[in-house]
Amino acid sequence: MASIAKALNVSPMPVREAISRLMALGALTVVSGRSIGVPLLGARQLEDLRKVRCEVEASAVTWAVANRTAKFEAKLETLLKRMEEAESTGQVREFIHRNYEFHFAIYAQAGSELLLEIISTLWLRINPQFHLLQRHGHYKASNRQHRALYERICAGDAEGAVKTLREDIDSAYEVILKTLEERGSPSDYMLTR
Amino acid sequence: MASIAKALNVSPMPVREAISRLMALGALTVVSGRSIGVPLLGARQLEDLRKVRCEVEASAVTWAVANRTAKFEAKLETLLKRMEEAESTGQVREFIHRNYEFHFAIYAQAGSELLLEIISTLWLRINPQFHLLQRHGHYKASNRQHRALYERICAGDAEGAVKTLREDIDSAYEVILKTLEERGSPSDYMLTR
DNA sequence: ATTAAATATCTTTGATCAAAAGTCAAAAAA
DNA sequence: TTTTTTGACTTTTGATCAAAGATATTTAAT
Repeated sequence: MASIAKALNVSPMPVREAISRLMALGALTVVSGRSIGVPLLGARQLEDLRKVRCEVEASAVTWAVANRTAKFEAKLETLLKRMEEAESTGQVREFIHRNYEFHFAIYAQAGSELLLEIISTLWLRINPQFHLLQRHGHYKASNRQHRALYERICAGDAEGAVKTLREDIDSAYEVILKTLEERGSPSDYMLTR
Repeated sequence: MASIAKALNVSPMPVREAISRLMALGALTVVSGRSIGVPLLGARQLEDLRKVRCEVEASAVTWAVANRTAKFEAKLETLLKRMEEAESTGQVREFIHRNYEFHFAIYAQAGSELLLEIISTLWLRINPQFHLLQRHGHYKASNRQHRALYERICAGDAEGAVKTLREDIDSAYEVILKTLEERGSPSDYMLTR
């Protein structure tokens, strides 16, 4: 904590409060009273996360389809193109950011502050897992699903959009689960870095 | 904050952290940098809460129906009877507690740690609104809906159970919204007590 | 009499400090 | 060689303090 405070040129106190907030959100955990880290999720917890994400984000997509506008669809298309470009040029970080923006553009269009908050918290927990297990290898499939999702949304086909979204979520989890069982079950917590 | 610390016989520091965690969960808010209070929700935010609760708790009920056991159903029936008794004898506090247990017995049966957490956070935000607007007057209707919900669950009728749950949630919000418009739009935040 | 400004008091927020809890390593014993 | 115990060091957690921000009250002026 002292090192974080020094790195950010602030006193340890704001760092403490920030960390306590992140712990309340489930993004950080105390590792045996000595240090702080990202909670490493087991297969069961990842499966739980997958199921809940499917339900919650399905609701968001359904509402977004109902609220769709021309400007909204244009934004999605822009992001989609940038993702496809990032894939072809192999820009991992760019792809990840646009993927985030694409999904949250949809969830924001649902028009529910609360639902957006819930989904943000879910992503806050799942994102580090992707980064720590570093397996970003399925962009082509991902982009195919994103385009299909975009088309279902523009067609006003909420049911089809939900189905496509579920496939997108599921395929990401297949990658994670495969990596997890390759590496075996690690310790309860994974430290930062 | 000092008063809370004194009342609990602890130093102000643990109180600070507890409050910061509750703020992260949206259960408390800073009122103009001077004091802390329960966020008072407007009609739009209450409506948002209602819609999101319907979606999320519907998922939980659906999963609970799939996971139902004899012991689970027995527990629901016990709680149901205690709620009906509390209604007939006018024990408000008792009814509120059993209502909480009844709902969360169902949500726990869904078997999802995450979903339970999400619903808990939603209830953490909505419960103070009920208490502050104090209108606990619709127990008879509520108990009718609870018994219907119980029967749909035991019958394995997930769709019917979801429909009943939605009615239960909706009728609670009708009471709140009616009270809110009677009182007019109050200040942004309502202090504790 | 009412309104505006200034001052005083109250309360959070940031900082420094002390103490307690825990882990890692080293040394000794089996 | 391995295991256990002890000691030292690191790091959180609780406490006290100072400062900054905000509100309420009082006073003065219009």
